[in-house]
Amino acid sequence: MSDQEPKDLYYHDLFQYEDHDGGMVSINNQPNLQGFDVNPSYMNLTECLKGSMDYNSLATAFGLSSSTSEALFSSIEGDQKPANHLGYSGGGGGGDVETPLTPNSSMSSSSAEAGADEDCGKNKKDRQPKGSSEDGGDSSKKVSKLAKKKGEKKQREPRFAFMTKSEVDHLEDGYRWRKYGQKAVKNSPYPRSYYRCTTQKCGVKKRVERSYEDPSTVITTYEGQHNHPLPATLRGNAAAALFPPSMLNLAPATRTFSTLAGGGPSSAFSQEFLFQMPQYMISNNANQGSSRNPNYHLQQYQLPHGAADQYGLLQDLVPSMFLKQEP
DNA sequence: CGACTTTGACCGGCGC
DNA sequence: GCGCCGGTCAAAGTCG
Repeated sequence: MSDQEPKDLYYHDLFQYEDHDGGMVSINNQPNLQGFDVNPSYMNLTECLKGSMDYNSLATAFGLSSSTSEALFSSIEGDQKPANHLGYSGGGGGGDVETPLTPNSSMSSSSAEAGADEDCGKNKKDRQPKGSSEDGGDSSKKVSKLAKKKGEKKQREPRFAFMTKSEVDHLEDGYRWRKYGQKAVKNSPYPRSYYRCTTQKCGVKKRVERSYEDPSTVITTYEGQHNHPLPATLRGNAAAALFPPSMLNLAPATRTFSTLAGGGPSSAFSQEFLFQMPQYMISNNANQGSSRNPNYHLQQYQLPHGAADQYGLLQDLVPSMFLKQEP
């Protein structure tokens, strides 16, 4: 393995965004973005993750000047298709998507778009089943949904996706999920699985699929925001759950997150930004599983005070920041 | 027996 | 209008 020593990773080392072809591009390669002032302030990032932010503020947190970030975001803005929000563009296009800065253990995330309230239009609405007769109480639900969809153009929940090198498809993240569907992915031999948070009233969904280009990479896309804490039974493991063991076992080289935030319903990506989690976030959690990987230099990373708490619930935090979208 | 997975059918959006 | 495709439903099956 070509693991370089885990270096001091600053956000600017790993900023990436999806170009219009769906390929990941490192900001470092962007002439106009080079040299922007980076402020590796964990607090700023944390604050951002906590939800009170917009893209500019996020960018600010990363040390990007607002003008710079605007340039970045707008440059990303494009007419991509929702289906390609991960940059895999199902059919190649994207090329080296992610192209991790480090070959192993890369985890990049991208979240995207806006679209339909909770089923991109696929309102199960009155999906009166063939043998139906089950309207009864259900119908009310359906009706309300119909009514809901009627006027407005359903909005898609914010998404947050990331790629993970893992052999397991369904990565443990601390929450309990129920699989409700699986579909073959076009241009990919690997199916995509659909999960829903089992907690009542929590409409968070997640999709899991394997990259056809790099079968060792699992793409997990979260949609929505948990409105509840981690399940009690898993709580103790919350921190570790933040990143699945499989993920944690990877060499702590590069873990890049990218998020694509939704803007308009049909304009897949209106905005997006990518960032990298501070190395310590992952490495700290990984201690237990690190034994498997000799390259794990976890101990080098010290968690800033309170960082564990702050990041313990990444999933709670990250999605929230996308809720603060332009009105 | 409840919780979860599997799987084929169905639905709506979208491009042609 | 038609067909493709992503996403969801729900019955049946599996598991603990």
